[in-house]
Amino acid sequence: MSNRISAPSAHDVARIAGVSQAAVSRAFTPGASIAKATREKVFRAAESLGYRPNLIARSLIKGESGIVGVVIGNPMSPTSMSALDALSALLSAAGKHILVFTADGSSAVDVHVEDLLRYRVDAVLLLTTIVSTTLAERCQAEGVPIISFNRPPRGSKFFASVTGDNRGGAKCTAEHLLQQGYRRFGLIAGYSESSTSRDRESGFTSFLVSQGLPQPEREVGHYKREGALLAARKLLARKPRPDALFCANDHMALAAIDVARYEFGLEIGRDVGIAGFDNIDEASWPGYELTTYSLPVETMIEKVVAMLLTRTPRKSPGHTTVEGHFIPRNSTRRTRK
Amino acid sequence: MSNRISAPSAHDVARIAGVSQAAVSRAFTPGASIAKATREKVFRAAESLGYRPNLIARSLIKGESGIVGVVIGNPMSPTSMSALDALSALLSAAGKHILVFTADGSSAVDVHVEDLLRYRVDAVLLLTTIVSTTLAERCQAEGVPIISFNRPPRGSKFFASVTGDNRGGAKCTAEHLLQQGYRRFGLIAGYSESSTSRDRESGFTSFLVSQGLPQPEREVGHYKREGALLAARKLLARKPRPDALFCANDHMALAAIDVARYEFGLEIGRDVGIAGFDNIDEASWPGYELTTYSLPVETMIEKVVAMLLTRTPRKSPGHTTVEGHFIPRNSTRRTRK
DNA sequence: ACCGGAAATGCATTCGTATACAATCCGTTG
DNA sequence: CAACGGATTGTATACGAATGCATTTCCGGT
Repeated sequence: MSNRISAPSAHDVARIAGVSQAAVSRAFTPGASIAKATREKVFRAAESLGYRPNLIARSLIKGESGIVGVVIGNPMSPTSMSALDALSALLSAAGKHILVFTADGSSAVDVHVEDLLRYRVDAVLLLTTIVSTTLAERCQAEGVPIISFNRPPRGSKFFASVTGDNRGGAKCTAEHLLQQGYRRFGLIAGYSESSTSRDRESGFTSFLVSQGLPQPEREVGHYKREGALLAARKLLARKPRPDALFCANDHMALAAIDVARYEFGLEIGRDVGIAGFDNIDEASWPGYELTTYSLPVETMIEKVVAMLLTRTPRKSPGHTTVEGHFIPRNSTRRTRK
Repeated sequence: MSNRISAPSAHDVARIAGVSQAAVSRAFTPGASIAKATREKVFRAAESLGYRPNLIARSLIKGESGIVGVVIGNPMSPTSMSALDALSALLSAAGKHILVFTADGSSAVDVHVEDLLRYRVDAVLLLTTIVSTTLAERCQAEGVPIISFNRPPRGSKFFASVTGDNRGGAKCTAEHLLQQGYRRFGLIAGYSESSTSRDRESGFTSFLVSQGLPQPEREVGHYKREGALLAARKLLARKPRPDALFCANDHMALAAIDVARYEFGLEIGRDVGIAGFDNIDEASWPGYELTTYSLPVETMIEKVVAMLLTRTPRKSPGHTTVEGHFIPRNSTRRTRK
């Protein structure tokens, strides 16, 4: 009595159907040279055994796995979530699959990408993380494209990227705040190292400076609620108090609203304008009505997938910037209607 | 000039190192019989070529892929997210990897699981979804364990499961509400088909009934904000108005708070008590202070991983229930301090 | 010097599928 | 009827690493 559990192989099916293993393979290969009658015979036999081609073996032969590796940086943001969601839908429609890693530390990313290469993934997508240049080079050398999502790479040579218009969105926000009559600006940045944060910050700041205003007061919130609570407390305690805060993402903006409202007793909009970035769900809730800038994650992922699927090797990787749209809400409206 | 891009193989390394391919394999296999000097020679050669063992080939031989398939139901909830996060951390520590699918429709789940089987995954984890019994049977037959997270299966024979104590949590909530003096109860369910929702519902309702109270008024919110907004409007418009609402998850509870506060002008806690389930981040925000029940997702995932890693085939799959803890906050406090 | 045995190594085969190539089959046409 | 061409089908091999088995090496013991 064999204890071994194993799925039926093409040979088993071939024996039942009375054909060769090659015929079985062809039956499952669209466009292969095989008679309709034979194909059906094979299908019937396969059905009776519950046979499905082993993708591992197929990958070994074809040299490509049908798997796209995704490395997600911490913290797992809602943006990453919806990106992953959209990606999964589009890729599985194309018959590809997703191998996911979450990166805790920054050094872990490289390790994960190494693992991905060992699976001979067809491409690597970096969500909210970056990877060392040496590793990127190796991917390039092995013909595995790396695409960076919302993180335009410095050494742009080895990456492709799809990025939201962080600078533009931040500039829109600055214009709007200025037009609403706010004058003393505060800024809660994400990480100093994050290019997303830097772009949002510089887009905001440079517009203000170009209008003859001083640099805004600045604190760092690390993209997290806790950090933003601290940052908002510091900024709002300054004299004179800033009358508008721009936060590098919505999560921090919501935290800032809570601090302003519940700790400083300010009325949002009238006493202090607060704007965020990303347009997460909570931004539209009646308790917040947060002014923000929406990046079209779905569109961006569509571009990513297009890049992944058109395997045009040897072309220098492209960089795409996608525009979003500005969404003014009551959190930056000076006078309530 | 070859245009072919391909990673170096064990043969290449063997040639450089002046050993056989088998030796290369052994060098990378912990505990294999190989001299230290040889191993180092191999490592040096591998290093110089950038060689890494091809996991696809390894999987083919060993009959196991080191991949765990995860199917995530829509909508991608924060709970799924943190579960995925924890899972990724634990599994990659164990050298396993995660192939992710998101299931749009309910029928899609089966298709995804079929795909997973074709990759010869070592196990399948269902997050927030269920799969047909026939497919479950097939997985069982092929020796691929299926574990269901937070969805105890009806036909428990083919699944293992790790579930939060939904009934118990709901009962705690009912006790608390009663003790706070609420008497006219409303309930916003998730899906009628979802066992999680049914457990939370029945835990709540049956306790009330056991205390001689009538069945609560009931609406279905489909676990989504939009649905919950509608449900809350209907419930709060009834005469007499319920003085407490229990919602099958926090998202819906937050929606209910918004409706009660901004549309009905009620003071949360005093006029109407509102409780949720899951303890998502927003529940603790000062604008909500939502009473809820927290399930220890990390602990649950640890159990899942333990199940996945101890390949004890042929044992009837086990079902585990994990307790969480009740978190009373101001949203169900009749008298503010 | 010799032998025994453990350790190290190489050889050949295996996993399951795809595919180049050779061998058929079939219907058509001259 | 024979030759021909296209469509099918089978045979054999390859993909890259792991492993059973046979062989060699090495070391200590006598």
